[in-house]
Amino acid sequence: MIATTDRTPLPRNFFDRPVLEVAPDLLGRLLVRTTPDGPITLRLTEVEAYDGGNDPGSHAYRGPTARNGVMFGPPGHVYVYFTYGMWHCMNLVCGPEGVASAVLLRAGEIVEGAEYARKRRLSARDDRELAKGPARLATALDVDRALDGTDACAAGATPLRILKGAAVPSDQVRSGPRTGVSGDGAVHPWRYWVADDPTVSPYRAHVPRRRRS
DNA sequence: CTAGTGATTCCCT
DNA sequence: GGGAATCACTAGC
Repeated sequence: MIATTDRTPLPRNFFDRPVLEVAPDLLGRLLVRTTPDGPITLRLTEVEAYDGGNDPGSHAYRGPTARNGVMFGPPGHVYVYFTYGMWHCMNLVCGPEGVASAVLLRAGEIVEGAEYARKRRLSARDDRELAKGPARLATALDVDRALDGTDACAAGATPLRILKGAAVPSDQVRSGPRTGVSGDGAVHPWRYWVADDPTVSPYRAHVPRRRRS
């Protein structure tokens, strides 16, 4: 029995709430990316909450910079960052303007346009791996810093939009420690995912890397 | 399945 | 200078 999927946009006030409310509520929502090939639609299955200035794991912890400025702006916009010299990851900004909370989109199921996503994800052995991990998700959807600051709640022609889809019932939502976050930021169970979903990324505890000689 | 490691560049200290 | 909200690949069990 599949719940009815609602293709209307999520309103901006959906994001103007505490990030720990928004993050689990994003599971099952639809992200639509318009590409030159055609639309790619992703059903969110795994996210992580970052609680702005209170959260040592957050990029916003030490205040606004050239990179993280969008996090301090209005809710419903996309924050994209570049990391590890190679990858992009995307977030949705939450809370009122001035509060730098965001939800990292970690994984999802591509429900439309998989043929377009495969062209950028040649190493994926099956479609479940197309967006299984935050950098894979961004790669599959052709998201990079050019989309930083995009309004995902805007009307009209936009490169990226979020739709209501079908929220995942709370008894199907799991939570645990965030991936890749070290130190005091690692204690919170602020990673949320859909129970038993094959597109959820494997958990990896943070491992400090040795310095290359 | 798990664990280890190189890739590659931007950003902030 | 050195770490980074990661991935792909390899070896070994």
